[in-house]
Amino acid sequence: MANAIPDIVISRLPIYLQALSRLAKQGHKVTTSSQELGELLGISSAQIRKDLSHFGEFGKQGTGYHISYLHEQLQRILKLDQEWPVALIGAGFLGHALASYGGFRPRGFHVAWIFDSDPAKIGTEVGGVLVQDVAELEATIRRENVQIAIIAVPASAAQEITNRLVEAGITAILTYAPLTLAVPDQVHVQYSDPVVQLQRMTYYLER
Amino acid sequence: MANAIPDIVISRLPIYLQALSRLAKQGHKVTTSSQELGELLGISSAQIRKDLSHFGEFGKQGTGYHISYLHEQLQRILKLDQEWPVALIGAGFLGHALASYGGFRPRGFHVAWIFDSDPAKIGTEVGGVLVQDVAELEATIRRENVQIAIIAVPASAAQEITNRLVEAGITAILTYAPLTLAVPDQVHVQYSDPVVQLQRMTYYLER
DNA sequence: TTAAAATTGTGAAATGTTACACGAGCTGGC
DNA sequence: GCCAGCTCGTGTAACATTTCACAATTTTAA
Repeated sequence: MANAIPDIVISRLPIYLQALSRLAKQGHKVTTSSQELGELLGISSAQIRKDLSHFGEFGKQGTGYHISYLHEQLQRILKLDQEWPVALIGAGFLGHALASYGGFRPRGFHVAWIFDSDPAKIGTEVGGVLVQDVAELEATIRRENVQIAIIAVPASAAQEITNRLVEAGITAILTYAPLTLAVPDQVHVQYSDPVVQLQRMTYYLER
Repeated sequence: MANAIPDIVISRLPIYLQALSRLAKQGHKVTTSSQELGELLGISSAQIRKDLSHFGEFGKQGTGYHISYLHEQLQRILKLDQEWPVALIGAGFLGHALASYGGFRPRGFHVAWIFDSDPAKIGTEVGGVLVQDVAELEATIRRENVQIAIIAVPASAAQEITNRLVEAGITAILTYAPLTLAVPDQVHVQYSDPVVQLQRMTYYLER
């Protein structure tokens, strides 16, 4: 209990949440087991039990886990029992797709601000949100105390935008740009370059 | 030399490729070092050397690595010395963003086919590629011997599409749908659910 | 009421990954 | 030609993660 919880454990909790939502939506059952969750996710039951044990005892021997209770607890642990507003930088095709995505709100997030540098886009609405001039980036982030940003700008602009975001107080970044961002230690970054993801699989393919 | 190379090593090679491309584009220098690459990527130099040593000896003591040579070698190892055609399923906002993304071709991929089930979309062009009826999915994949697919359909359709893709011979899948896909062992899957990625960071934030 | 089956939480063992540290080779300056 | 400074590749140690396996508890069924 004393030690910090491994990052790799934290990174699996959202997946558990996903499986629990799915079971809850099906509505067949009230409880599930580490075994069933494991089969759904392709993870061993022991790993699921061990991961959860970092945070408390959520299950009952002989019965398993109460689906909605465990779901609530994981939401609480991940601080998803609130809705996080997200700043989106870039209103191109990808920014459009993200702004219009209906999957954020039911799972704890919503795109609250969109920024772009293109005068043709500034002032338009994308996914119901007004596109602002990127010049207002810092002022807005500071005023609204924004913590999370999504970067959907070209590679050439990504590091400069990152610097400005960090300087203004952002501490969590999801980036689609194809490069490694230089950030201070306290800033968390998740990378989502589709090409890198494809390149991680070709090694295993037959030509 | 006898053992299989760890997946985690393979998963880092695309990142090395990214850094090498960046150095090549800058054009200042002909060689780099594990130290420099590490600083660029936030990885220790020892790890980079050890990773590369799984595949051969690419460096020279005192000098480091020849940038373009190492780039070529990594491309060869990852089978990126050819261009892989990719099938994209789903022509919504996300499919549109992916089909229009210019970053695939220079890094070894291109979207060669797009499928959707919406009659209003079938027959239109997206990113220069004709949208086909998803009914033709299996026939096209078999005929063209497609190995890689990107899933950009709603969660509710993703598993069924996956089953059809796998049945038709796809062995690598990049999916944006928010669920874990059930696939046979020999099929590789990369997950890219933006919500999961955001949820992996909120644990560390202050409310 | 009792026995069998299910399932958790967890120490300990096994396995996997990263970091250290150093011999050896290459380069550049004098 | 020689030496100081770099830098690689790698064996080993340290650290991290996963798996095993079992006592304890609960449920189910007879």
